[in-house]
Amino acid sequence: MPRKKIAEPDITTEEKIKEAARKVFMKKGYAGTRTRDIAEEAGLNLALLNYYFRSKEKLFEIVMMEKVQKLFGIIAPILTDTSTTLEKKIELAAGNYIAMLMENPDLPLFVMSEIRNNPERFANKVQAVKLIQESHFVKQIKEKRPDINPLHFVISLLGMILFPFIARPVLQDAGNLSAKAFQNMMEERKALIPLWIKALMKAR
Amino acid sequence: MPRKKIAEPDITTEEKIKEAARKVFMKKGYAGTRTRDIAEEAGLNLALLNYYFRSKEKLFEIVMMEKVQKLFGIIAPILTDTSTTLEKKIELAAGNYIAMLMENPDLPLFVMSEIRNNPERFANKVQAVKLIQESHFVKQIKEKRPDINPLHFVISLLGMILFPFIARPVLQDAGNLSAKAFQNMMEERKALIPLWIKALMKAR
DNA sequence: GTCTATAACCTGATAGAC
DNA sequence: GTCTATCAGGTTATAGAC
Repeated sequence: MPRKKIAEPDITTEEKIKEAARKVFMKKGYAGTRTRDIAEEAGLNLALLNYYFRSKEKLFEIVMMEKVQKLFGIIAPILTDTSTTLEKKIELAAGNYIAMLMENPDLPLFVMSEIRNNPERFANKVQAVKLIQESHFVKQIKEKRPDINPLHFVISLLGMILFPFIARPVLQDAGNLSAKAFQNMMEERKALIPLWIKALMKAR
Repeated sequence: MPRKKIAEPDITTEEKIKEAARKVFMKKGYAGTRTRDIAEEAGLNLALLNYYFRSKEKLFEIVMMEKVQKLFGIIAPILTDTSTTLEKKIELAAGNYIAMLMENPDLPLFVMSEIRNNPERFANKVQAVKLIQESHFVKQIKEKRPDINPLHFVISLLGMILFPFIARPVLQDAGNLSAKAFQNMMEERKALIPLWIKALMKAR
């Protein structure tokens, strides 16, 4: 009975290309990426990109959809869950989101930049505002603070979580903050952000 | 005695090109911009770009330095001023920064993206962390909260101010938040952010 | 200083051998 | 499926007329 060799990496050519594309697109953006860079990163020939994915554009769309899903997919279920308290949602958002972003620190800036560079492509596709407005999270905020537009709280929460990652190239590469110091700071923020968001929800 | 005609716009060709470059680079980023786009935007011939600026790269560097200066130049003097209180600094930062960014909403994402796409170019040039660490603002925070890394407060303040502008393409173009609603929100935040930052500085 | 024409190079995509 | 070789078109930069 034939079966795969044990210890075989078993990575298909298609997956090799996708993995290389993720890396290069994330680093240089769509416009700054040359298909040759992706082929080289994958250790394969340029012609194979078109064999498997038809065009640079198609390959990018696959990677981009993955990344958008990853960025919003982790926060959406937390905000829409009707069985958790407001406090629990804030703790989960900070904890889970920061943990994921420490593994994918370039994700937020990549997604924001690419949407900025080509908003037509995403018009009416990423319905972030609608998802937020209709979430259980916003309903709970309205009960607690009917005097303030709930978007302020959501944006402040997301800003406290995401902004350090967006500013990381400035802080770390162009500035002089060490990778270790950045990591420590983000670990601390997992506990700090819930404390702070709760504090500002009480502020008058 | 010869003098310039009154009502003459008096915009030099060099300035026309720079103005067009600002617009196109901001919209499409360095890699996504073609020098032809800039020439067309300026209503001039392509050859003039190289006559005045030698290369796309050189022209971009001039625009980029302007933008970096604009983004950090407004906040640096507020944070380093030794004659203002901590509270006053927070109010000035929120008020002045948001007012400037409402006139230049794409500025933060542009600068962050370009530094991300080419960090080598800015290595050890944008000393944001050092400037922050040695500022009077950080000194004042340390007195008030010696138990917390002051960077947490600075990043939270900057995040509350900058993040809405960075997320604007998602909220407005890809999402469904109207331009007017965004503007109103940012006006409200001028007062809300100082209130909130003060609240979280007291949180234990 | 400003233009047209073109050089020199780069990039995405494909043809065709293996 | 994978490779080499190459095409077709686009892009930056420059030469040279005016």
